[in-house]
Amino acid sequence: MSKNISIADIASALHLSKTTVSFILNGRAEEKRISDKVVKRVLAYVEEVGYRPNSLAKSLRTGKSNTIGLMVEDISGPFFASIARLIEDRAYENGYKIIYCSTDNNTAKTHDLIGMFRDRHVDGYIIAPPPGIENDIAELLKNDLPVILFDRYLPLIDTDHVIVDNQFGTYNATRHLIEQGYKNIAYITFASTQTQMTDRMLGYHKAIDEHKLKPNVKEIVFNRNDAEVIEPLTHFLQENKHLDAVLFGTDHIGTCGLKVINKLGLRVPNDLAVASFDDYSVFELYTCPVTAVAQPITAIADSIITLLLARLNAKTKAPVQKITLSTELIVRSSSKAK
Amino acid sequence: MSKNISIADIASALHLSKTTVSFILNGRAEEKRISDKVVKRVLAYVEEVGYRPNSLAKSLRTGKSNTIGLMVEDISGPFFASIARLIEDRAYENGYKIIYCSTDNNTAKTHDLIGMFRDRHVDGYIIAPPPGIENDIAELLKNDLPVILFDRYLPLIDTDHVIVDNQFGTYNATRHLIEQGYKNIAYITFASTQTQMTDRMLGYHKAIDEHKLKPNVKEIVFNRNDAEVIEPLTHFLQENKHLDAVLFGTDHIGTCGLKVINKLGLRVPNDLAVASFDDYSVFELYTCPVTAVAQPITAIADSIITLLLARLNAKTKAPVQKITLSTELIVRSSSKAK
DNA sequence: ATGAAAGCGCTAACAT
DNA sequence: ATGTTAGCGCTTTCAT
Repeated sequence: MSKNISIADIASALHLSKTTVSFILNGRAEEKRISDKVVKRVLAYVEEVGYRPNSLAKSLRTGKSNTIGLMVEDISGPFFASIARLIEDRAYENGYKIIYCSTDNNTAKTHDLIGMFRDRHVDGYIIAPPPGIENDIAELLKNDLPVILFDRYLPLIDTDHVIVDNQFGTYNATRHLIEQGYKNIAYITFASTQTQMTDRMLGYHKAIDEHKLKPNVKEIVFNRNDAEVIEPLTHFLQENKHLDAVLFGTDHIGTCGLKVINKLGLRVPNDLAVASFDDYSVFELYTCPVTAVAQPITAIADSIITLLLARLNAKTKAPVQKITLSTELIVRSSSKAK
Repeated sequence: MSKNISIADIASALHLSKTTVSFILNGRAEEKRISDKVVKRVLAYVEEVGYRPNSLAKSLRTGKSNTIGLMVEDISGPFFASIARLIEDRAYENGYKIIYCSTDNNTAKTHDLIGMFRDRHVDGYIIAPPPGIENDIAELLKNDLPVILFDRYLPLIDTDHVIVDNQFGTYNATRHLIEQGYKNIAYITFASTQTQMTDRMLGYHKAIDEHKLKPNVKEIVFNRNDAEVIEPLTHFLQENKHLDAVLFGTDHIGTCGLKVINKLGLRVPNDLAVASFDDYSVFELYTCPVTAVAQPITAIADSIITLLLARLNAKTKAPVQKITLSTELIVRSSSKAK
């Protein structure tokens, strides 16, 4: 009963050839003009013995694994976890499974991971690329493997990507703070040369410059560990008492920032107005609900998977698609007019 | 260059047989007394041409896929996302990849998913099982496939699992609320017959009974969609003004509960004290930081993967292991003494 | 110390 | 309308 039954077993049990069974199982009975009687017999038998095709063998033969490789920065973060969930749903609907990994934005690790995915003959790649991974991506593309980048892109690589308008996001948030009467607005972010972060930086500066204010940027070395973020942040806020507002560059930094604000006993927005890129429950439920630049998570995931499925099903090469989605500024009381 | 190179290519290029190459690549050169010279030549050539073994072929042949199937309720929730991340790290360290899926606690969906994982010849299963999935799990076990259940277990199935002491968790939290002077304590949870939820319910009742208080339980139909949770919750709180405290059964319900509390303008803890099972940033950063029953996420993930790896490496069958870890009550001001 | 060859389960080109 | 067979890339038994 438990011994795995193969197509050959079915064929011999039914006195047919593997070919016939294979065609029937792959829904090509009609096309191959296999008699209804035989089809019924095969299907009935398959049902009876609970035959399950070995997808490894199938993949080896066809070169298709029906697997999508998903590489995010950290699956445990709210943004990437939500994207992963939405992508998973759409992928499974279309017969694809997801194998995922967290890159930690580490180039060497990602390089290895891409190698593993290739060994597995993953059909398509969805990647939030770390810096310096250009060659690996180029190599995939050279081999005609579909790659969709998201969250950030690689300016030197001409491939599909789905991003949001990061620059406008921070520009708009900063301008909002200014309009609310704040003048000493700091931008606190992770030190990064990646597009999503440099664009956010640009947006901040643009708004600040337009209003002839003085920029104040604090860049923190990236660290998954909250404590390593909280410490420099604490110093920064202690040493910059003249600030009347801060804009955080990511959800992670925003969350840590709120912890620091609590620790220092600052009241929001009276002592310090706050806004952050990204949005999630923490910002909605914080002591003083936090104004946030919300990314359109569903639309992002949708665009990614739609793009990828199109590539996977395409016979011919379609032109590269670069999709930029809008963010939404969700105004809450943390940026109340001064 | 891009054409995939196989072991046969290497063999013929080097005038060796596939066997020799395979032995060397699998580190069995010593054992097979293959000359150092040949080994060096092969390794050098492999390096030079960038040979990558086809793991599909390998898996087909060996029956091992080096893949672990991870089935959680919803990968986008903070608890499961964190677990997934920790498991991923340990799995990759040990040469295993993760293929995941979200079950939505749906039995039929999970049944299909298990089937897919089996077709893929996943080596081991880590599952937060939905109700009614006993037969599928039993079937896996019958075929000697390692299965580790977590978060909840199936009383009728004798297999490894890792859970927390749910009953003591809610008991302790409820008792704490009572000791702080609260008398009308509601327990708000999802309607569920799963062990983790029934145990939590028991813990609440036990503490209430011990103190001869009147229990007040609100069970909500599970729904991923916040709005569907918030609505019944709103009604419940509106209609039970006499309550002076609530205990939420999960992070999700807790988060929704806080939104309702905000919407109704209730002040915590003066109008209503609050505590919740699970812990995450939202509870720490809420207007009034929320007392929480924290699960030991790292220890859970560690136990799961240690257990699974042991099974995967074991030659002989070890006895079933059932691990129960302790929760930690994190007292915050939402349950300040009355 | 190295090689030949079978076979994992499947698909598909090529018969008939 | 159905069968024969080669082969996907790998491991491993058995020979030499």
